[in-house]
Amino acid sequence: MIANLSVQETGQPRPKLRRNEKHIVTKRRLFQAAIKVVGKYGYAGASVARITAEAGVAQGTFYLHFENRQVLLDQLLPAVGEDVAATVRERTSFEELSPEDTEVERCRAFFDVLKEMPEFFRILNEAEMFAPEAYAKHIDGIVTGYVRALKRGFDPDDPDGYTDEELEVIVHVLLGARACLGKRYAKPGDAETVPDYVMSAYSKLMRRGLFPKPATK
Amino acid sequence: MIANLSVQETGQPRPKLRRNEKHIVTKRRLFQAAIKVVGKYGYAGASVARITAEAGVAQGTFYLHFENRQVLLDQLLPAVGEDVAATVRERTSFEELSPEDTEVERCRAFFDVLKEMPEFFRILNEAEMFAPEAYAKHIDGIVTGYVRALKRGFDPDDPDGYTDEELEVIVHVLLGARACLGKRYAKPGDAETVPDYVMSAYSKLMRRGLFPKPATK
Amino acid sequence: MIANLSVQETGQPRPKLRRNEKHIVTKRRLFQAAIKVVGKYGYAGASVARITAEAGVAQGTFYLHFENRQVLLDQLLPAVGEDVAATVRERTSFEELSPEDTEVERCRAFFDVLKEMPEFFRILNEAEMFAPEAYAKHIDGIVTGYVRALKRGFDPDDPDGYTDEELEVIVHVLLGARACLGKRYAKPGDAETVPDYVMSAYSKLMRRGLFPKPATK
Amino acid sequence: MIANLSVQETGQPRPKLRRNEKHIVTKRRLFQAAIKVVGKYGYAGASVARITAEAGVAQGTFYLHFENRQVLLDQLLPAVGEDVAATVRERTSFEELSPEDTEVERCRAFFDVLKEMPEFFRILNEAEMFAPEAYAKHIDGIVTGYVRALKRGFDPDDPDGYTDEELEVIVHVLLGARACLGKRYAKPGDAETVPDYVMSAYSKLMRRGLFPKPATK
DNA sequence: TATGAATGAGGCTTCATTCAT
DNA sequence: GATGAATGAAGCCTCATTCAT
Repeated sequence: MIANLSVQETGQPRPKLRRNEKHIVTKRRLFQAAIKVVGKYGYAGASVARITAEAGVAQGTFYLHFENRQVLLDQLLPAVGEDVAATVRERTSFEELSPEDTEVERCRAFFDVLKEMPEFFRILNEAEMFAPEAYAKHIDGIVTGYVRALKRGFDPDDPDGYTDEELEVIVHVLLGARACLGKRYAKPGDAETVPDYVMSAYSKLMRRGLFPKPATK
Repeated sequence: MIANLSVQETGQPRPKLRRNEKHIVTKRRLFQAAIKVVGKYGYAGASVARITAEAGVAQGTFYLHFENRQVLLDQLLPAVGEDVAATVRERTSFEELSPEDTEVERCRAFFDVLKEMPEFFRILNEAEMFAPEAYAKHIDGIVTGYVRALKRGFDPDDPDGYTDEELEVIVHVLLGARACLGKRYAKPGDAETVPDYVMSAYSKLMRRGLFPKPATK
Repeated sequence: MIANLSVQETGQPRPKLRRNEKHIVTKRRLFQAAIKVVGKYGYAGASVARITAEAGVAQGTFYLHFENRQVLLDQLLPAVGEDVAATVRERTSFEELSPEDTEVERCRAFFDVLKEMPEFFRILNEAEMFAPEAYAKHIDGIVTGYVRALKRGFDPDDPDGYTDEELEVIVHVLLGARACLGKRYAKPGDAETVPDYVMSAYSKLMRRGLFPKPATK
Repeated sequence: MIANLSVQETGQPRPKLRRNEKHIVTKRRLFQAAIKVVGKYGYAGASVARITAEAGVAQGTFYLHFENRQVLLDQLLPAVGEDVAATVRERTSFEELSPEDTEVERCRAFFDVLKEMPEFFRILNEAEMFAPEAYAKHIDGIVTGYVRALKRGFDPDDPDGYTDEELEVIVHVLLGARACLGKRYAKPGDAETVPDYVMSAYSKLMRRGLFPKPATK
């Protein structure tokens, strides 16, 4: 881009770039508008009319950037999902924590992101239904990464440990739990942060299960 | 219903009660039709036209029984949800099991019901989005009952046990896990029963948490 | 229908019939409106909006009577075409004329109908393009009937006569000629009747071909 | 074009002529593209987007050469029609044939051209509807020339011959016949040449009319 | 009470045309 | 001149809801 700008001074190539940039800007605006609109009205309420109005362009413009409405909606989750995942990773990875604590922190970070970016909430939530393919792919990616991350915390030789298949199950449990807790305790309207007892309960469950054996003593 | 029809032939003074009954019957038929239609086409595809066609009544009739489409859709989850919950309870409660096993069985029973009544799957799944108020209420009810049920398995004096608030969190985790696992491993198209490793993973998690301390020394 | 009306007095069956009638009336109005609109704006200009406006109903009403726009357009030619054909037949058949005169009269009758029902003009003309299937079927029917009619005027043993295949060709020629002449000499804006020289030229061509052999002596 | 480009490198004073030439070349490309597109998709499918894409220029460029879409479409028939007419003339005129045979050959030549240049088929066919003014003018021109050509084969003193007005009618008949036969027997998908019986039927009609008088003997 | 025809707002998409670059 | 992004009117169709019968 810097290069481009310098070239402009030489003469002709400028317009093309300018135009191209503007085109990209418009596309981004449509995309951002879609995120906002889906966040507010849900996928079902995300009409092209609303999205273009929010973006401040004509309805027809939409179709210069996306083949049709669904194509845009399908791109929402990958983008937003990756954003969320990256942010969570970023806020978690560099810490020197035990695996349990890491998992708890991962969950807390997820809640924080949810509160910071309220429109992501609905996208994450509704994508499964309105962008099923994108959702399936997204989940696959998340699960794969998550399994890998979890494995790092396990003793591979533990005879009582989780098999690979079981680990996948566990990841689904964690994701389901996280989603459900998010809905309940990290709603856009709620307080700044999730209550402490949410994290403590989650932590306990991770550490010793639902029904700790006093006998383990 | 056959009785009804034969009575009508006796003349005009058809008793009011019969009318009322017929009215109720029609309402029930609309309701059942709605369940079937939502099960098949989802909430978004549950148009009044489809529901009335399935029920075998005129479109206008719909509005004699329900103020509008949403009102009916809002009633779907409470009914279906209670059905599912009751069935799960029924298949679990009478057993003489440890609390852990009970919880695992509860989860397995849920999966079984899902497979037996495929239309519930979609309703449970989509209700959150298309009938949010009903969903919230439904969840509240479930949580309350669930917390009570779980408490029975705990030692109330355990200093490391879960507080009431924490228990509620745990229930949300369990519900989320269950929902997520159901979507993944108990889809209508899948095999008869959920794979064993799903239940074993769930069981392990319930019994000793995610990261069992071999060091528990 | 007469029976229906008498039944009405007995009580309940009335509404149904009345409603049914009204429904049919609306459909007919849409149909007539379509004929008018296509006559005026052509198939390409026959939008659902124009048709329903002409019929005085809401746009949505259209779809209660026709699955979609094309379905109605496809029905136009069969109806109008049969109307035209029947009228031509009616005005021609009962006469005691020589085959040549019959053919000339058939053509003249066609022109008369065109002038009397100006909107048919465009439908006949444009159907080939906008309702190709209906057009093919229509033409097939016309050709078959026409060939049969022509054959009645021929000596089947004439060694110089037309074969069946050739007759079909001739019919296409006649139809093409008729259409082309209609366009030129029986346009809606023109005089009451087609000029005499049109018919005389047509007559001559039918009787002795384009280049009469003076040698025929 | 290659020459043009090399010249440009000499600097800014690129001769006006070159510009002009390029302009003309572009216009011609648009024109040819339009013929191709209309041949393939019909007038109705000949969007500016398709034409410019086929021509390899930007959409906006279109409007530097043609005031609007219709203006270009209106020019298609004159050009294509003249091409067809000239080819037919060329293949017919130099022959030493009787007038009857000439007419038959003219018709056959027309069919041949139709098969050789499939895109003309659609233009000729649809122009009447989508470019009515151009069509009327085109037909006028054709008729005038045709009448003149026919006259050469007639004995001007024959008291039973065709008057000038009648001749015009005859020409319309011939054109209509030709068009109709072309649509039926010379469709782009059909065999190489029109069946023999088509030409023989046409020939018979031209020579002795529809109902030859055995009495003429 | 039940019916089902009618309504009309609103959704998606296309495309001729304009205009800043 | 040339470009191509942007426009916005117009087209088709669906569907929740109303209302005369």
